[in-house]
Amino acid sequence: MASSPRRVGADTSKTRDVLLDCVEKMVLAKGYASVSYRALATEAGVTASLVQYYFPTLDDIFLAAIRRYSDRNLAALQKALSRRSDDPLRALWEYSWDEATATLTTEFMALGNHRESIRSEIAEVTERVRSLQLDVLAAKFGRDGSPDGQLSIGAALLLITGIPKFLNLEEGIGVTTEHAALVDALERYLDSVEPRTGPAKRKRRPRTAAPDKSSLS
Amino acid sequence: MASSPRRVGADTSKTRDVLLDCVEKMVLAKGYASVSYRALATEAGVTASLVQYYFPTLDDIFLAAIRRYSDRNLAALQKALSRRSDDPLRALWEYSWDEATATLTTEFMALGNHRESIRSEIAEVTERVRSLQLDVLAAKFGRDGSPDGQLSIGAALLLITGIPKFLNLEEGIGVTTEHAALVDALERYLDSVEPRTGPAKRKRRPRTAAPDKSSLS
DNA sequence: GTCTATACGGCGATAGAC
DNA sequence: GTCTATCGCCGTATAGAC
Repeated sequence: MASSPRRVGADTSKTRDVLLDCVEKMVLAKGYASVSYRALATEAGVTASLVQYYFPTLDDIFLAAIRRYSDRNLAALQKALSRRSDDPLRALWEYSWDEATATLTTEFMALGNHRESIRSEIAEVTERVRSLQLDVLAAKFGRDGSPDGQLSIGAALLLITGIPKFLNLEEGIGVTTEHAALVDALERYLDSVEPRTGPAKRKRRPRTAAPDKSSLS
Repeated sequence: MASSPRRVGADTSKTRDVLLDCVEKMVLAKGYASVSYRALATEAGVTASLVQYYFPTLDDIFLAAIRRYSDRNLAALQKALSRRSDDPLRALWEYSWDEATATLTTEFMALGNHRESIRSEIAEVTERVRSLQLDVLAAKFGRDGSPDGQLSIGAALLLITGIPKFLNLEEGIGVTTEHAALVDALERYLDSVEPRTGPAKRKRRPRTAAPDKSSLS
């Protein structure tokens, strides 16, 4: 077919990668709504037109950011899980508390809620991650097994990965009432199904006071 | 003190109330980002300037919508809980699945994540709701009691109200893998701590296929 | 392949006329 | 109480320079 007149920068461009770094930084700091052509250009020290050369629409920016982040993230998850095949539940619990992961995921999820192209991309990587996580749990507990004789591995997986996301969402607006109680309950559950090897001292999760809401620009 | 020059429409205005109805409708249908002065004015059949007369900034629109909705919602929750003081956990579980409640709450939460005035309003009503819910659970199980001898009432509360929100968020983007497993687990938990009075047939929760993503305007 | 200049209409917001 | 005019930022399309 005849080529469309619109030209787009190469995926391999160094500039493009720098722009995506800035996008992640901006989304983490001030949310996806703070990402505009002009703001992103300023952050990266280029012209707004150049940003548009690599990303014809705003959705293209977010789509590229999500894809790049997801690939990196999936690789990290895979590595973490393969390294701890003896305690996958605990590995998933700690992984799910990772601040950047949780914040970016939630932010992109909110963004995708009403934008079809982003919605389907998020859905796809969410399914891919879940499938991988299920496989790992199935390898330890059996496909129809259970860590504790009560919860199926699917239910346990959703609890262990979902609770941190939910609590993170609340903490993002400054609500933490009874959070410690639920975290304790989940950690006691983990202790019972995947006993700790080292001393029983409970490691506080490294939660910063709150996502930065003030100190930028 | 000297009055500020800016004039604002009365809280009791009929027009103002109609506008807030439209805001709720728009947020549910297409998300908070779809609410603009012009779009809202069109929806309500008035001029954009009139909307601005009642709500000087966009945040004022959302703040008013959140406050009106929260009051209504808190009253409904209070009524539901007082009507079912024998099975508060089940009442909270069903309440938390309410589609409009979950969608509006999540939408406003995402909105509040990076907007201070909205963030604090959401935080306040979230705390107020949680406090009410905790009181009701404390009345049945004791302030330091437990429904099952394991989970504290706080942990149980967060599970029962948080899981639906998390699953709803995922369903919003079209992901449902293993959701049924977790729902089953929670319902079995409820059956064990608040036995059903009627027949054991499980009522499907009335979940529509998906939030409307296409059929509007 | 990389980058820029310019233009258009919609947006939130303000000041002020009727 | 209602509405107009205006400002500066936004997404984005296009035309073209190096």
